[in-house]
Amino acid sequence: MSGTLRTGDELVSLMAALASPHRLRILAALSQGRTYVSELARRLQMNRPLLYMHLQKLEAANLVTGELVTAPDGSSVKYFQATPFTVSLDLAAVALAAQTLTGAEPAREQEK
Amino acid sequence: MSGTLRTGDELVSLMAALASPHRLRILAALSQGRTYVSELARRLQMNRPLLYMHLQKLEAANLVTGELVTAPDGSSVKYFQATPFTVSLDLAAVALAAQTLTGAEPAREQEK
DNA sequence: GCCCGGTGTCAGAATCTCTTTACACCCCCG
DNA sequence: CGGGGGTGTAAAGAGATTCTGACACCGGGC
Repeated sequence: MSGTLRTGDELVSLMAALASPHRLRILAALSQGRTYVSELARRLQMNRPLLYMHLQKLEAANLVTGELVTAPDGSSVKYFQATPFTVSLDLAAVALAAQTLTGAEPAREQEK
Repeated sequence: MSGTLRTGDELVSLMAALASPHRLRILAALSQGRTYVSELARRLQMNRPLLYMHLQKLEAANLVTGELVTAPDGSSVKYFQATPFTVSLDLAAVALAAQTLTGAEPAREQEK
């Protein structure tokens, strides 16, 4: 994931994904190396269902990737790791991205 | 506002402010020049109370600034303009910002 | 006086996000 | 067989945001 321009909707999703203390802390923990869910839950002191929810959002925003590793003995462990990324935003980029927002018409120019 | 590192909480606020289609569209509109509230409401086709709410959030995040201009005849008009800004984020920056989050202890290191 | 265009706020509904509790299933070990 | 450690999800509650409608006030022009 690079700092490339994304569509407005993706920008909103990405911002929403980063707009959470829990998710920031999750990213921080994963930036130190991959970990599996239960371990992470212990480190961050939150129960797994909650962690799952946040991990899903992070994964949806392509900020982390999950990999379910099934050991030869059949036991399975799900590892997560952070995806390196770079975001560069300024007013112009935001204005540009806003044009690609779905759901409503572009709100006409200054016609007057 | 520069791309300087901010505290974790500020980061969350900023991300939250940008995580909204409406607010993105407001910023886009204001990037073309200052406008007053009612005009903006017409352009973006949303009612004023709603617009007010979003403007307040944007102002709280220092993305826009409002100025109530009272004409000599007594009529008042509130102009808003976008604040130029730059955000540069990557995984390391996020991890670093997460350490300055208030509200819970840093979630101890990998002590094992 | 009445209408029109402003600013500003409040109460309530609708909606979404976050959070917890509880459950289902799997595997190995004592 | 009864834990202990995993992965998942469903359901329901709590909380926060978002959105709408109605109101109050001000000034100008017909």
